[in-house]
Amino acid sequence: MRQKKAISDAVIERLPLYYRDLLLLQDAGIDIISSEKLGERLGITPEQIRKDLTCFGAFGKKGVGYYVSELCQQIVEIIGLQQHWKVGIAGIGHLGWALANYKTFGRLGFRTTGLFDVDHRIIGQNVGGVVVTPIVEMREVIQSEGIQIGIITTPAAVAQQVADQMVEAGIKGILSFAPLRLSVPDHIFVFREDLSIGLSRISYYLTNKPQGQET
Amino acid sequence: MRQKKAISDAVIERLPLYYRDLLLLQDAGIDIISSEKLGERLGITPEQIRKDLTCFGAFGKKGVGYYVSELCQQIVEIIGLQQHWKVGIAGIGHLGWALANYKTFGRLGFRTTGLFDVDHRIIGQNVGGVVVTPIVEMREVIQSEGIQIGIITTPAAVAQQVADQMVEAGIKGILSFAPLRLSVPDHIFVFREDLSIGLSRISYYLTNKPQGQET
DNA sequence: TAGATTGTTAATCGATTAACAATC
DNA sequence: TAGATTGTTAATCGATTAACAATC
Repeated sequence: MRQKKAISDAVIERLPLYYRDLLLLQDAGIDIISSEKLGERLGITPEQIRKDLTCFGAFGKKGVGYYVSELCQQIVEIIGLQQHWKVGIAGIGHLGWALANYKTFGRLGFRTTGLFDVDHRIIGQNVGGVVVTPIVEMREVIQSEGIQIGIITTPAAVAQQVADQMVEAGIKGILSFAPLRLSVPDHIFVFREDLSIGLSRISYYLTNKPQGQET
Repeated sequence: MRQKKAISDAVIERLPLYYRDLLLLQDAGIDIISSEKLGERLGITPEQIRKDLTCFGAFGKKGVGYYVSELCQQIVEIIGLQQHWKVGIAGIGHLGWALANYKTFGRLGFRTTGLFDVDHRIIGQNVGGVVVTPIVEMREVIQSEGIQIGIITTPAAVAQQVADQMVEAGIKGILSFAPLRLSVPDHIFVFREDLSIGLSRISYYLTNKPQGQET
């Protein structure tokens, strides 16, 4: 799976879509799928799918299609999901709570093993099988649990501080829902998930385009 | 503000980022900002910012920069936020609850005026100032309130059904958090917000790149 | 074999970056 | 005026689409 050129972000974002749909196909007992059919299901052109996959190797059979379970396994390895990343969530408001119970995370192999908050009404509660820990003990839990990925759902005002603490505790990647740019050392991956962009896009298209459709 | 060519989605996604930062600048009492400085704050190149803005007009002053409040107002009109869209949320689990209380939505001018669920333990509760209505009354509320945008945070299994009902009630745009492709008539805008893609990307980069950084 | 579908190469399209003239 | 910064045009870069030979 050694690729020469850097893979574009657009490709990386489509891989989980392929993977999730392949899981559904597997559940439905379908063994083989063509790029044509898969594309129909996902609203992606078959050419795009084939191009994406060949970034990593040749997983299909000409004249046949792709073996679902085999392709699944390949994508798991490409994304790196076989190792069941451990995840910690800081800020157990409703959003953090929702994420702690988000089934799709589990299905992708992510294990939430640390929940952190400052609110004493929340600390000690069992959320999706994990007890909420005071955020002052976050470092300790991250290290003892071996948590590698942190999710930040705290208020924006404290997000940077929480990120600093995560980095100090040895977290390697951060997914932040705080609407601001976090500064972290170069070797840490930070992705921001911005819940308000979707609504803004809808506003734009409703305002400016006579009509249209997108997925 | 009539533009000749279709504006790319990439531009549309950056506009809300500009807007939010301009609001912060305004709060801080800063009157003028250059593309250089704004770019620094957002991690976007100044050329990119200027290029994006000139899709819609010439809002800056050469040799000076952009007047913050003026540019704010222009972007509001470009995105179409001046009209204070009314939003309804179907599925008041923790995610729906979180969105109903999400401050940034309000700051962007979105007004949540309808909350819908099937669970009798949730129906009747006051969430962020709005009382949760039985989803069977959704159509009625959407029409009486004049709700134009729907957010779907229900389980995936019922998302399509909810979308159908929203469309039937006259909703124009839908933001869906359900991890599946919704089918709707051509004149309805649907955007999917996929919470698990961020984690998958982090997994990919942690697995495949020696080190790196992204915002 | 004949039909189907991949993987790959080439062509197109679009977005970002660079450069600079215009002008405040 | 001199310095700064925009808006615009040109150059580059990258991603998607199209076409088709390879082959199951």
